[in-house]
Amino acid sequence: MKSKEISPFYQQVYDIVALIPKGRVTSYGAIAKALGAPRSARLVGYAMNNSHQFNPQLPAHRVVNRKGLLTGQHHFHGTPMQTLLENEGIVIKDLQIQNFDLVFWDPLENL
DNA sequence: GAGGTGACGACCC
DNA sequence: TGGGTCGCCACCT
Repeated sequence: MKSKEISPFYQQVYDIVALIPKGRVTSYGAIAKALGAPRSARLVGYAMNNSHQFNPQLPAHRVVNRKGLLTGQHHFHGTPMQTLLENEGIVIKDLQIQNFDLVFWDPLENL
């Protein structure tokens, strides 16, 4: 565990996630695509898994899968993603974001 | 050093 | 149109 450096890909993921505006969400695939790796959506999710050790404040709760489903909530320790998102004004029903197309935030648009 | 896994996504049937 | 399977690339054991 002496590797404290973050891969460029990871750094890009963290940067984009950190840019997600409040009350908006994005998908792993969208971030991956923004980085030029639309097929590496899993890597984005994996990056989030390690993000807590690099950027513990990272709003990973604003990142959901392409279906708007709050997957990986079990990885969260403490406040569930649903509560955090609802606190930002996002409506969620059974871990499913309502009006997902309305709250969806495209990183490519911000780039 | 090698294999298996994974916060997903797209393609195929 | 819907369900099932494979692929991606990096991290972890």
